[in-house]
Amino acid sequence: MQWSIQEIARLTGVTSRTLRHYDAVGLLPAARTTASGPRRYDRTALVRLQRILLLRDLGLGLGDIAEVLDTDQGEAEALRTHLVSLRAEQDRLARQIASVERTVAALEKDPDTKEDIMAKDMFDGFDHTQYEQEVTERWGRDAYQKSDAWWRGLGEQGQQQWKARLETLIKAWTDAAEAGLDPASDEAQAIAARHAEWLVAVPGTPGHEQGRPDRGYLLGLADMYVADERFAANYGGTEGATFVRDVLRVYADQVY
Amino acid sequence: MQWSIQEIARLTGVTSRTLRHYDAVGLLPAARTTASGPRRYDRTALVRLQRILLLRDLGLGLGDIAEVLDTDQGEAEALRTHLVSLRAEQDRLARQIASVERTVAALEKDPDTKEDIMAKDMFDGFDHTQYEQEVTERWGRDAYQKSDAWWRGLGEQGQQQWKARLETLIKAWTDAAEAGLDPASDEAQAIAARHAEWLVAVPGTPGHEQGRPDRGYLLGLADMYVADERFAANYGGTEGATFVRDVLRVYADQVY
DNA sequence: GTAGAGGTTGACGCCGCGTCAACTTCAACC
DNA sequence: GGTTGAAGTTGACGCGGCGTCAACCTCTAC
Repeated sequence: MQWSIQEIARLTGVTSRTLRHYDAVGLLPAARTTASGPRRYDRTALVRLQRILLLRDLGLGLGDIAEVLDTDQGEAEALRTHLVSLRAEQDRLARQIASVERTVAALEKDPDTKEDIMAKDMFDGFDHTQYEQEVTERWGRDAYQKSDAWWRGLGEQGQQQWKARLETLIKAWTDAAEAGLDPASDEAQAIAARHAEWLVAVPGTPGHEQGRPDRGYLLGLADMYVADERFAANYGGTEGATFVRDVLRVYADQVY
Repeated sequence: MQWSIQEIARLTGVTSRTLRHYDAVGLLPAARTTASGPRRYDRTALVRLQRILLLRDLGLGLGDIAEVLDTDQGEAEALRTHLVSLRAEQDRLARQIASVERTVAALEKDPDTKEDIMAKDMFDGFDHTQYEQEVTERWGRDAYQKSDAWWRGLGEQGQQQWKARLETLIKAWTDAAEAGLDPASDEAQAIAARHAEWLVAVPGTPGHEQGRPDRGYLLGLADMYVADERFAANYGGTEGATFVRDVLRVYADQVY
């Protein structure tokens, strides 16, 4: 008993193109009568195809399916391995959805609150300020999660205090810049130290566990203060931000 | 203030390749000094890049990002639309995971129970037996869900009864085949009618709502009884299954 | 002069096919 | 004999978002 490619297609619900593809990649070779004639499928092929489709519907890739079918490895084992990546993907999706929801909610509130400055400075910094590629791998996406959870946990009062601390810092920076302090001076370096402390207090900050900010993170953030005008605006424009950056660079050279 | 491609890469954590890609597709054009010289980026570009990366991390495609940035449409609106597809994907994943778990559990039990015959006949049939492409779209993946829920809802006793009904049917088929009945005879057609009833009683079966199986589904299943030896084994091998198929074909011609 | 760092364009690869395109073969009908 | 149509074939592009060579140019430092 043999069937043409169309008959197999109708029997199983896949397209003939798919069957040719499976033939081309060797997943389901067709038994041809001649070298380049029409493909013919027998019962063995049909059974194999049904196992293929079952595993495909479960989300396995064609390569994995071939491995399961050709080596005599346990099907259940492969599926359990597959489950792990499915669950990982599920977690990733859940986090992403939560993130999108937060963003939508934030967009619908007034976008010019003090809180927003903070968010720009801290949270966006986590996401996109990265000085070295190697560093990229160390502080993953969960940094945002941690810091966000911490922030909510602070409560109204704690958040107010935090904002006040930020404003004090900013005032110190702008005053120092206007006074024309030497970036290497003790006064300027003191502000840098306070700034580093302020940053590292947040869980999720690269270096939080070590008690001082990651060097690459700090330098990248310093550059970003100058480069991004939204950050720069917080520190008295480009000039002020440049001063902050220079001080932080000296600080980093001395401390690390 | 301008930056080279590497500087931007370090500042934002993306690779230079990515920046060239964004330039190539027009998402983030670089301001070049000459036609084919090194790319230079200014503050405007940096800010745009950061918005791009934010939206990218939220899962938007580059095309959607370009649309959001270039047309003056609301960002929140785009994100809400995006949320819909994210949630759909989440549901799909959840179903798939449940399906894999069921399969793993089934594989770890004894694979040669009566229940398995049923599963092969009914559930796999829903998944992969399709006679016409148009039919494919009508009975989606939820058929399995429905029938599975129904099966569990039957309880021990109900499942026993169901299996008994199946065995009675199978015996009728094999007896008729051995007796050499004419497929068009009343006796054979009566078995076909009982078979159709038996099938359609399951919620999720194509045609369940109409009270009789979908014609394409029935014909496809009949073909599968012959084509797939695991099915054929239930009906007394290829010969028996061929008889069943022929009877069902006549039945389909007469009833529909 | 040469090495090295950083830039350029161009092209392939991944995954699972959908979707033309261009062609052949075979049976059926006039 | 010619025509038409159904069903088959191979070959190639496209999608999404880049990673990863490859081959080449340019500038600076020793």
